[in-house]
Amino acid sequence: MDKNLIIPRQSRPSMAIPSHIGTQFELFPKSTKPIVSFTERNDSKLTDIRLNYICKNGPLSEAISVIDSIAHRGSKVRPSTYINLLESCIETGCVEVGRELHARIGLVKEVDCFVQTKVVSMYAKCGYLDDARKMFDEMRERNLFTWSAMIGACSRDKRWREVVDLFFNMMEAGVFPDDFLLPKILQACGNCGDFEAGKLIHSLLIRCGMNCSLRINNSILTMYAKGGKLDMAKRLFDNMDKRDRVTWNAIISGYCQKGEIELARKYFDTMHEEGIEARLRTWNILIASYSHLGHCDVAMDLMRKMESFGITPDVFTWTSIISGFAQNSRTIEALVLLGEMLLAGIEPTGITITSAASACASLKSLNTGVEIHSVAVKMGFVDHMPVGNSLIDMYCKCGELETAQSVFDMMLEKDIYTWNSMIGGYCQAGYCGKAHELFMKMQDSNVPPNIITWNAMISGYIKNGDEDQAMDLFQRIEKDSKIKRNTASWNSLISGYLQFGQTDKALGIFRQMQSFHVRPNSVTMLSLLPACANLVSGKKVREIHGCALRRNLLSERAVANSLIDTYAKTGNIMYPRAIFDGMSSKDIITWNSLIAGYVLHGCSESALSLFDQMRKFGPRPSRGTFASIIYAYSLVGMVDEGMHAFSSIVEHYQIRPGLEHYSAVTDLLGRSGRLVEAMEFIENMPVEPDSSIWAALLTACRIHKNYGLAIYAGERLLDLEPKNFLIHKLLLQMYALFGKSEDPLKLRKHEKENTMVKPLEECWMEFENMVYTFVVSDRSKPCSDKLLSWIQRIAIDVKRPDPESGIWIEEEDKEDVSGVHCEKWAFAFALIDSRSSPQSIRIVKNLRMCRDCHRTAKYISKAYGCEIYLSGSNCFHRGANYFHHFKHGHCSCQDYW
DNA sequence: GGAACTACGT
Repeated sequence: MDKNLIIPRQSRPSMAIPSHIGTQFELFPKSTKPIVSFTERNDSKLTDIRLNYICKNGPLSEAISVIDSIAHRGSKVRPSTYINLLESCIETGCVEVGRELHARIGLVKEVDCFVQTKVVSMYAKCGYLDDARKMFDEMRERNLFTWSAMIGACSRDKRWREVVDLFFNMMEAGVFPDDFLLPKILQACGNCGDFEAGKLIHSLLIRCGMNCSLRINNSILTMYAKGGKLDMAKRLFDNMDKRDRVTWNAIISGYCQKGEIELARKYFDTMHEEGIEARLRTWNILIASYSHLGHCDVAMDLMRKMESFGITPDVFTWTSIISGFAQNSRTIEALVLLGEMLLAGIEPTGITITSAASACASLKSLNTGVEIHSVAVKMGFVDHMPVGNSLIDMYCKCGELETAQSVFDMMLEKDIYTWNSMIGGYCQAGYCGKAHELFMKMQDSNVPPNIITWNAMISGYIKNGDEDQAMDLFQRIEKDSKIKRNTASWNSLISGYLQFGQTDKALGIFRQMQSFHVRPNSVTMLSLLPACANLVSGKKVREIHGCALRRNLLSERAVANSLIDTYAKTGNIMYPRAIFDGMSSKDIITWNSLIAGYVLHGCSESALSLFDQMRKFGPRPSRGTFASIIYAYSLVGMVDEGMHAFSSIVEHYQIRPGLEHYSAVTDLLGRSGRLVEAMEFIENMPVEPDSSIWAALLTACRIHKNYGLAIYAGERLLDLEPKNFLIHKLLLQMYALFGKSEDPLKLRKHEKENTMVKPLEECWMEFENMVYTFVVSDRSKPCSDKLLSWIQRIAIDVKRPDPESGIWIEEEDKEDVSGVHCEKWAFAFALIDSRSSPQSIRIVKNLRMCRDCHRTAKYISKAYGCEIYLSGSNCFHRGANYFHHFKHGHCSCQDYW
């Protein structure tokens, strides 16, 4: 009965009657002589022959007049005639004739239930399920076949609930399903999640003794397994007296879907013991699951293994692996495999193409993307919606909005993905007007927007700097539509504020979302954390850390990595180590972050010993590792070791050194006073030095008092960054110290040309849960007279001969009579004006710290037993010491900055 | 018994 007829899945009238069929059938009778000629006198037997001929050769529409003439003669049309005609209607998708036949069959009781059932199945198989149901409901008598036709039709149309409801009606009517219908009903129970109904059927079958059939047991097992009820599935599996490949596949794929890949593997490995060999399908289940869970390499090994067992991977095998690689950011491997698959002569499916296109999208690899596009066209996937959608996305991500738009325009059918991809593309590129235009069109074409659309629009507005529109949309979503805002909606706002440096507003949104019971996710963490990577944000980081712990987000490596990095930058190196030690899986970023953290804190020994461990147990060191490691050697003056590390980059690790490495080596040589070598090193670099390199040399020359070379480095630096006020100021000092009088004039001209404005010196300090701002000569703070006198008294103590710096006092940043640098106000405030004596002080400054303040900070750290962390956010030499850590009268920078 | 892919937020 079920002959796998080609039935359109949905009721699409245009597809229901293929237009070519009519012509084909019209031409035929003209070219051949009819076998019999029809005359009025022919008896019913001849009529039947005629109708049989029409059934086979058409045109079907002629059958109606034949039937009418039979009725006109007062004879009866035999049921088998109707059956044959309806069967032909199904085969040709000719619902019009079917309808005419239906009108003639009617609902008269005398007419066979068999014929009426055929009408139901005719409608259903032509794609008119509602007509089928109408006929079914009007029927006075229904047998097992009638129920089967109706239930089968609903099942094909995935109307699972309806199938289950029909089943109960059927039972009430006293009709019991057979071996063919039961699997459909059980499948429906599973797919609509009605396990109660499923269990009921199961127990019913046990009571009736029908559960002995392997086919039905497999159906029940599948129902449980697909629904994640693996305990039930396993119990049934163990109780089954006979098992076949279907049984094993069902249990294996059940465990796979649950993510219990190891258990699935166990079954896979033992099935042959029962004499059942894994075939292609079974291998594919396992491979797909490994791929899906990100174990791409295991999946790959399995594919090779199945080949060695003589089983050729099919398009499903390849596609699983390709999309597995694509989804795990191993996009290049995915594309290579696609090539291999095409070479093996396997035709891709729409899903293969979709995965490959998305790989190109994330790689922003337009050329390959275009190739994939042409493969898609060649293979005839132009009407495959996910393929079109992924191509639109690919072109958008590659910045080819026009091509994306043309793919979009050519798509006959558009779904929510199509619209969202195109709208998202315009939003990302900042074309909010275009996005909005499409947004309107989308609603006109009856595709209602979803949360993805809204979120894309919100982030589009924010990227455009249109905070009001974004906020307005954010507020309107839940009011105007029934769509609920999700974490991504909040994340869009957060990243929008962060983009414009409004960290506090972003944090406000972060707190608000939690009070709205919206769960922050790893994206929230990963956007907020970098914004808190400064010395005054320690408390914020702990807040985010706490949230990550509560939400179990620390298990995500990226979050843990970011926390390591951020904590280190807030002046805390204990937490990063603890997080590092607690991580079950570490990647290169994990190792590099902690190593860089140690270097940042001046802990060269820890950095180097971690590097040692990394080489033994960790991932292969990368460029970033070496940039930190050379600084670690630099800090402790191990020049030879540092140079050796540098040369090993090329020799051992085949990494081409980058500017970061050259800069580190300049620092290494310069710090130890090997200024000429440093200069030679710069001159012999195969790449053009950037400002970080000249800055490293300038710093070294200042410390080692080679003012001639300092001026040279400073001038190169100024060439590269003509608007940098700090460089300008340092250079002026160098000229003064070197005794040059003409050059400053040249510099002043430079100054005029670039209209440099000296930034207002200010600093921030987190203290007793507040962030305070201080500016030069800050008299606005309470009790400032008290603070000033403290500062003056401290100054006397500090001015005592400093054995470390010797007699050299640099004439830089001299505080004038009335001016007091902002960090001194901060020290005073923290130590005098606070109720408790602080253990540590954390300050972020917008400019560089001067020598006098540095000396003061060292003194305070000793005299008050208080650690001070200070960073100049405008620090122009970002080498090893990103910040100063004062402790026991010493600074982590070893007076080198 | 019958697989999987695409869109927002870093």
